Amino acid sequence: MCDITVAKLKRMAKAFKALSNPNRLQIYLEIIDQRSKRMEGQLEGGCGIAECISKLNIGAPTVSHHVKELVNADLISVERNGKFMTCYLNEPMYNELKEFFDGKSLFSGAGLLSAKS
Amino acid sequence: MCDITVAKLKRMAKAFKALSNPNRLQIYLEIIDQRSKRMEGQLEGGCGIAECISKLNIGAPTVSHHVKELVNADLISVERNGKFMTCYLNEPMYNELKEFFDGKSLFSGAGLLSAKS
DNA sequence: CGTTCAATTCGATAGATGTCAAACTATAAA
DNA sequence: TTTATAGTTTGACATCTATCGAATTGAACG
Repeated sequence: MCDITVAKLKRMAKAFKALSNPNRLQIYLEIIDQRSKRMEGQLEGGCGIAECISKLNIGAPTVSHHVKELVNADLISVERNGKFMTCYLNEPMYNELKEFFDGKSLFSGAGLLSAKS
Repeated sequence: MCDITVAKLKRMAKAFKALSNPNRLQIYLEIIDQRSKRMEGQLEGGCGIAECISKLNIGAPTVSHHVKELVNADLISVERNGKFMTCYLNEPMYNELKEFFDGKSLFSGAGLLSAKS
């Protein structure tokens, strides 16, 4: 009846949790921002973690923790480039978030609450 | 440079936090679903809390708590109708969420991380 | 090699979260 | 007015979270 699966529900909840901390949301948005610039040829490479550390009012261990959370929620991926770590947007998950509230596919049938475990 | 304000960042983070619990997300989606049906004339009224309580595997106090969280994040509003409580979608916030990942307005300028406090 | 800079891991801690049972309030109905 | 139903409040508890400082690993460079 309803086309959201429990798996998707949990995946989305996990993504939202990862974005529920202002600092983490900011890191995520920064990564998206850098990607946009890269696509416009204004920049090469991904978003550096060092940059996040220097721009946010939190310590390196905390940034590291937040980045791990974003990776764990499949929102981004991280790659080492020599001394630096570089963050990349996970495009499929970004699209899933983008489409989550578009409604068309989500809310077409009977009640959602029957979708158990 | 960048057009996301710190206020909006916090508002969004708060909304995401409210949606970060699977049970709460399910309640929210149910409210959206009921609204859709109502708009199609298949149903009158909003979404009842009793319905959520009976369909989710959690107790009434917990549902009450979750509903309060959704209200607190401006995602829904609640109204008493006689013996029953009825939940209504907060349309502006829904639209804000919908548009948050559309990118156009969000990611047009310099880095986001300069947006402090 | 030893130093330096980038980032992670560890250990700790204050505070938040999800849940429940028990007690309570509010409304409707008998 | 008593009873039943809907929902909230309170208090408790185990777990999770965000953050930090200190110690650690990894890579580049003298």
